[in-house]
Amino acid sequence: MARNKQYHQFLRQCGLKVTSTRLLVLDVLMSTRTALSHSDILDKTRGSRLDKVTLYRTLNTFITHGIAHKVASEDRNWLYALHPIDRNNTVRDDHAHFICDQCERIYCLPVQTRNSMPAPESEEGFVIRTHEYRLHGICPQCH
Amino acid sequence: MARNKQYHQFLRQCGLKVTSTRLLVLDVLMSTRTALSHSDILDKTRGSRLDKVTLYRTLNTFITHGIAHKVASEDRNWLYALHPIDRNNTVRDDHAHFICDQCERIYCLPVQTRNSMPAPESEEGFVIRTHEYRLHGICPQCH
DNA sequence: GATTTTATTGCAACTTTGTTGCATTTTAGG
DNA sequence: CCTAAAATGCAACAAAGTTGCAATAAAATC
Repeated sequence: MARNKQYHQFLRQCGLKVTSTRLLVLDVLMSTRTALSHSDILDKTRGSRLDKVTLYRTLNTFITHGIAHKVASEDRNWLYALHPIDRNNTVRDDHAHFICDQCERIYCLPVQTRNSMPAPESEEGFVIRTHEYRLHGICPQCH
Repeated sequence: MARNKQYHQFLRQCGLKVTSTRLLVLDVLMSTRTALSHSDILDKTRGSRLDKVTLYRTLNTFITHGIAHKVASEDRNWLYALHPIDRNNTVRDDHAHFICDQCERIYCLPVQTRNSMPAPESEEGFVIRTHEYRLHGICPQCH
């Protein structure tokens, strides 16, 4: 199936209208392994005259509809990425983030959903529901 | 030893000059279990006419000197906390963050430094050095 | 205690990131 | 094709954080 038709289907499946902005942003986010900032995305779509407000709204719509997430960068901004999607077009949100200490790019990496979650030391009263991992090191690009 | 003298010694030990701003900020951060935003700290030190730029600089100085760290909140700001310090006045930076999904406060919790780190699934080329955990759930205050 | 050097501070002004309001345009259902 | 609702684009705004520079404070030395 052509990529565009796939995106159309995916958006409808998520309860979202198909618009050219959304197709564009999906394409950009799909095209890279790293999380991107708002200005990264604007740069990559320069020719399309994408409005910055529309981009913020689109990203926030993807987040509230559970198809994307945002990670804080070391700077004053957020980085955005789509949730990984498995073969059945099912969105998976159980993954880790890898921050390269050299180039500062952030990757989404699948993580074994084993019972490997650390437990807080003798900390009463905290009810843990979910957990996130952030890994630091050197990425393949900088290795 | 009086708390103030302890803070003096601690700052000198970290290679920092003792100033009233630093003593004040240390005291505020020491006095709570949760990470605080810049404006939280300004609120708590209202009587002391602490300048906002000075506060930003002090927090950043603590971070670069390895005695504090910042965590992104869900809002557009950073939350700041001192690194936990053990009995020997040694700074420990291996801890988890617990985000309460109800009140949105962020706690620093000690975490067992076991070999519980998840490994990325078949992801070649990533050199992992450190890891961070963020736990989500309900804190004792909201339980 | 005085002097000197360097770091810190306080203020105004600025920059960057993200949001709001509203009129216009687009999407999708009928 | 029509209509309703959502999405968009623009100007204006808000909030968080930074920069530049003169004044002040800390600490070392004498």
